[in-house]
Amino acid sequence: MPSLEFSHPFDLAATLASGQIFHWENPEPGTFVGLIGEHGDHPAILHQPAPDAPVAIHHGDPHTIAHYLGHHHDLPSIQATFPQDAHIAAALAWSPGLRILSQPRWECTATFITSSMKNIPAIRKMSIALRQRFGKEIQIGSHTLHTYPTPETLAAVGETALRQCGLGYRATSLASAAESIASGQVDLAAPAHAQDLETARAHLTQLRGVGPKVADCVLLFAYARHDAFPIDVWVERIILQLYLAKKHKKNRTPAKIREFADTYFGPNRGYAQQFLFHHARHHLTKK
DNA sequence: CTCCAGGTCTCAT
DNA sequence: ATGAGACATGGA
Repeated sequence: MPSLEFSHPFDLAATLASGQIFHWENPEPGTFVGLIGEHGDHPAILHQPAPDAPVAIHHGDPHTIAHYLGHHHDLPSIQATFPQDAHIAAALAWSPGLRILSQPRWECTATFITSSMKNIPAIRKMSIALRQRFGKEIQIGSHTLHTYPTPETLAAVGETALRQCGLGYRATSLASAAESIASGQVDLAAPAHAQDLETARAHLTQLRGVGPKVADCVLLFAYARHDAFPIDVWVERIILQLYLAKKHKKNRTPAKIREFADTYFGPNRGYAQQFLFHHARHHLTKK
């Protein structure tokens, strides 16, 4: 059976549970079943008995899997660009092998459009419902998987059908975004060609339901833009409680938080953000 | 039952 | 530029 050796820390379970991806199944300890590849239609069954152990490939193409898992990321070099402070140190110690995935563009865009004002279990539930109702069924061993529905499919089924998957007001946004992609009005290849982050963001925020936060998530998780720094309620808490705690009110505004994030955390700040986010969700109090 | 969730959009200063 | 409300649904 083929396996993937990582020369730097890698923790499959932590990576898949860190709020960047929502569809993977975990039928037994250490085993994960999901769909990957450019269009999210390539099944993979992976087994990692413990963090940093080799990843056994029970099913799937090793090259596609390696790319998806960020196998080529030089984690020590990436982490060396982070600021050295106690909060970063704690986050790195909590899950040293956390990696940023390379997700399918549309799947990532769509799931984060549905993510607003929902907790992670709810995002997963909506995502699974959409897949089961409108995705293509894929049988792999004893597992039945469903691809994330294409823009064409979601545009065709319409908003009402999407509401029945529990999307609420997000159905309007998802239906509109799907239509924009399906019609060719917005091209998800464009952000990949953009030089600067601002241009890449501008391509994505043309879509309904994609604001600055979702755009940064998509750039980070689907376009390997590790300089994109999503600021959600958790990251805002982290920065306000841990970094700007003593600052005057005037320096704790959204604009100041953004400015701090973009200058303090370095060129791989998106990566740093994911370590902080994952750690905070398990340790930080809501204040 | 109440509170809140990996926000965005609109419309008001 | 900055701030207040509305928005639908379900998990905790």
